[in-house]
Amino acid sequence: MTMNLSLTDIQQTFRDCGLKSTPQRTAIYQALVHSTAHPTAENLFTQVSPAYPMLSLNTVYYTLGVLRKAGLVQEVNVGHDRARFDANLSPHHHVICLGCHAILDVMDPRLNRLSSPLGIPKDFEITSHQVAFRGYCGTCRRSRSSMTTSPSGKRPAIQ
Amino acid sequence: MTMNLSLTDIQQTFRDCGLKSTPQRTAIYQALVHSTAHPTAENLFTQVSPAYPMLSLNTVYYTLGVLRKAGLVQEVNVGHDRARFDANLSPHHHVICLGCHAILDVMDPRLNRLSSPLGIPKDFEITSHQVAFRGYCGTCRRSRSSMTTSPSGKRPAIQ
DNA sequence: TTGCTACATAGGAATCATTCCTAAACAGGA
DNA sequence: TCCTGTTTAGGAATGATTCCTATGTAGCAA
Ligand SMILES: [Mn+2]
Ligand SMILES: [Mn+2]
Ligand SMILES: [Zn+2]
Ligand SMILES: [Zn+2]
Repeated sequence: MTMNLSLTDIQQTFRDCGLKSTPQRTAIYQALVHSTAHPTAENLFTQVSPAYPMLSLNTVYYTLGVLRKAGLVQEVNVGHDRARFDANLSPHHHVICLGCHAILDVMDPRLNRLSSPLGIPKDFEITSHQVAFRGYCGTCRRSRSSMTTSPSGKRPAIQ
Repeated sequence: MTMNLSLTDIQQTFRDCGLKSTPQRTAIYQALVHSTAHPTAENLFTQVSPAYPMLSLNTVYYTLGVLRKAGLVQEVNVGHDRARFDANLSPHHHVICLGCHAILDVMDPRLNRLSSPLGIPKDFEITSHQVAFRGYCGTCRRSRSSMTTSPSGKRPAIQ
């Protein structure tokens, strides 16, 4: 989330990347830029839909693909379930709640400079790294401590 | 991969965990223990099938679920595509090839003691962390450097 | 050793996120 | 304004994983 990015800023960004500026694309990217929740495609669809009732989930996927190829969006590779998206491009890390699958940003510059890993093949070229901290958020921690015989765990909504 | 674990060792492990010891379960776990490739369910199915022609992929999934609940196996949460499994329970990290999706272990103890992250809610309880290094393995690096107009990228097989 | 029972297996169907396909709409440049 | 390649919407297809269920069997107790 690069602070409040106005509609015209976004359109300029698209122009800079050689991307056509359509209302749907703009709305989807704007929703993502203004979120820190690392929403899923469907989250974005749900959020943008009211303003564009004809919007297709398909378009959300297509748009995210385009934005990813343009380098404006990254997939947060955490869990193998549904994809989570992030418009925060600065190098950063994540804390993941094992209960509700919330993902929080960790902007800790100390983590950006880890020693390169020992014991991997010499010809392996590392281009980036990311630290994933896992645990339980306050909400999930409280629900677990009560019901010891947890039915299946509460899930505070994403986004 | 905890060094060569014999069949009887595995059966003992199952007994210790209160798990029934069936031929399929034993074969699946043994295949996983002896692999460092972080195979998928289907990889394990393919590997174990010849010895158990009646084996169902379903059973592989069920078995991995049981082993996971017993704490004998972890899912390597890297990418949101298909699940990768790991019987290496000691704290360690991974290098992931963006070309062929190979996953290598990084047993670097320096990475096991990272400073706890700044700027997250006080009531968030971190239970573990893992570093994911990304890049390109030698094979993939060579294939990319040649075909600049890469058709879609070669994929050296997993496992 | 035998029988019981809860757990395991196999196979098929169901689910669900994501991708593919295609016709119609449209942004942006000529 | 017109053209063309991109984008969109909707529907179908894909593919990993889960669900359902009948049958099989490991482990325990008699
Ligand atoms: Mn982030
Ligand atoms: Mn590993
Ligand atoms: Zn939580
Ligand atoms: Zn590779």
